[in-house]
Amino acid sequence: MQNRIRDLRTIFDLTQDELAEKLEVSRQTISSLEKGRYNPSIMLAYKIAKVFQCRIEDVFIFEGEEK
Amino acid sequence: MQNRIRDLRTIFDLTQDELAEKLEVSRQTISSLEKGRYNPSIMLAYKIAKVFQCRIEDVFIFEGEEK
DNA sequence: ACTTTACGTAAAGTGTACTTTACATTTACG
DNA sequence: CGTAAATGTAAAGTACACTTTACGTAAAGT
Repeated sequence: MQNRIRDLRTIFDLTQDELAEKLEVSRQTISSLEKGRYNPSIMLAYKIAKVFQCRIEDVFIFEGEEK
Repeated sequence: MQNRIRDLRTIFDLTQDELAEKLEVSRQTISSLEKGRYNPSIMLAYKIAKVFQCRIEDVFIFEGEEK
């Protein structure tokens, strides 16, 4: 699964720290998500989409629907 | 967080077992999701929305954005 | 050079999504 | 009734989302 977090964060001119604070998670969580270390919970995915004013499917790309 | 899984499952005329098989999860997982015991992972949420041919936000209702 | 800002990442711990096994309850049908 | 299909749920285990702490690196400012 891919995501556009880094791009969107740049567009919204936010640092990892600032985004983390808005989402009430740690900076490491943002870094890990951007690096694809793991997938967000559905609640976090929802909050992220909300910050970027779009839908979950606009932030996260399931395309190849890997495993 | 609420969800419309049970309703959608009824509309699509599927048993918990049949839906579980399509999603490649156990029947208990479906039961637990319907009963609100826990939230799905984002991958499972995506697969569920796909089966019901709609968006994640159409199946899962974050409204009160509890915790 | 020194410091600050932004980011990468590793280790150890906690909580929870999901599994398998198993048994109980409900519903409908012969 | 008896039985089968559909569902609820509990216990114990595994995997992973997320945390805190901590340290490293690279860029930019002063």
